[in-house]
Amino acid sequence: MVGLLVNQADVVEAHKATTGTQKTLDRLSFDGRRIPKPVIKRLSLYARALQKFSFAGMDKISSRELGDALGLNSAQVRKDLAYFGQFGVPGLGYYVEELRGRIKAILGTDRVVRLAVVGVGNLGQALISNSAQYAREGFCIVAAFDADKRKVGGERGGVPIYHVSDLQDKIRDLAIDIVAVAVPSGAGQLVADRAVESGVNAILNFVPERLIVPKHVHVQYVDLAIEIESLSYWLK
Amino acid sequence: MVGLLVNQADVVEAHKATTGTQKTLDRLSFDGRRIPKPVIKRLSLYARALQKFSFAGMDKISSRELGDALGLNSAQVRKDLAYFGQFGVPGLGYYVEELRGRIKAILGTDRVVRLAVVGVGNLGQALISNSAQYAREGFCIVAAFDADKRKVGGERGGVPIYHVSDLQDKIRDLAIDIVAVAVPSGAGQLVADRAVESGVNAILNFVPERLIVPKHVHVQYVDLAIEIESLSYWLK
DNA sequence: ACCGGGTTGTTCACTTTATCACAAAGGCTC
DNA sequence: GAGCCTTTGTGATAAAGTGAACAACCCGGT
Repeated sequence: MVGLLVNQADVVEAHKATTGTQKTLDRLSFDGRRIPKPVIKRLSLYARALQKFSFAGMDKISSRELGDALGLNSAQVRKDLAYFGQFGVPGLGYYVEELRGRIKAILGTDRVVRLAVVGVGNLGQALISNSAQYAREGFCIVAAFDADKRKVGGERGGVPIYHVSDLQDKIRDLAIDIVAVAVPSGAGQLVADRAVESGVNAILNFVPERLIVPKHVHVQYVDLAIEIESLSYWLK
Repeated sequence: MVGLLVNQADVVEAHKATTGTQKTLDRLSFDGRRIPKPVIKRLSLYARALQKFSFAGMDKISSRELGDALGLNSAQVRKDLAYFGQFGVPGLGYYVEELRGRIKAILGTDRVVRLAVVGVGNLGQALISNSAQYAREGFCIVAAFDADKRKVGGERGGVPIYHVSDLQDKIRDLAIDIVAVAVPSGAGQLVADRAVESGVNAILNFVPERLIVPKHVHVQYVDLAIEIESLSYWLK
């Protein structure tokens, strides 16, 4: 256990050595301003809400209406948007379609984001089969991987399943942007290492482990057990 | 759409009217102190890490070790624990098994937490089939519900599947603590309303909608599309 | 019994995030 | 085009959360 920790520290140190202190804010900044992470999450919510409003035929919307729909303060909506420019019209609000386009451009979902799912267990399958739904939001699952040879070769919901040993090649060939890790507990770090080596710098991790990755790689953790456990605190 | 919004506001107002301002902090406080939500989430992480350490044969552990294992500052670990009492021994650290027990008691996972899954789609099935894994952490999926009559009657991974029309009865009969909502988009609010009516006050929501619930009900949102979308921001 | 190393519990300072409040600004009506 | 109404963008303010520092404390060895 201690050995493992030392090992992880080594990895981090090694990375520091190769990349320098990395004071560059990569993409954490926009026009020189630093963007708080919560803002990015809300931006996604705005985009989705705007899609609904647009579908409902509204052509403009105020920060108050948008905030109310999401349970947020109107000032927060305005401030979040102000990080990226001035999109609104005083006295009128925001043009729904224009704002939606701007937000999608900021998030990078104006082009298709290419996703790979590693681990075709129940969770992996759930992700794959919801992909049609996600497609509307601008991303696409282009490949799945599993260690079980019996699953390899086929496809699920139009997504081909490869063996994990092909992960690195396919990441490059298929220009994968994001890797979703849904493998059994214990195998997460290995998959992450492979993905990072192949140039992936965004990982969605469903494995209940902390992943050690270079600083430029962003990891989103989704930990269902933790969500349930923390809910139970609020039961009488 | 506007009509919908007004409607939601009505529900909130109606609730306020029936419950008063509800200044009581319910279970947000512990011994009179208010507990920040992030603390609760970390508590779950501590519990899991301690389980591993215990399994590895360690009998005591310092805040630094625990923090390092989770990527957290040692002061934060101590402070989080201090909200609930004094569990440590200066110069020594914390006794692993004792601390784990205390945390589980605080979280309420020292007894079995009873869970229902509504919606036996891919995500619902993923939850159910992982239930053995969750069982170790102290909760148990005791029932599943679906609107599709063809799925009703059978069982998945030892969990019986009922028709959603039985939701309210079963919640009471089976003493459900938490309802996980994994139904198609659009049906989430209805399920939530039914659950709340039957006395459930903790909901795990996978549907990409904001749920309107009375103040005493706690909702955890898990929104996969948002996680992916916000990741895409950090791609070059 | 005393000393020293090591770790807790806690205070304080700092950083980050959210809310308030208002001047500046566009559109609509007359 | 003047006045009114509405809503934005933003500086000031408050709240929440995190990290550093240190006195108090406990254990084990001498």
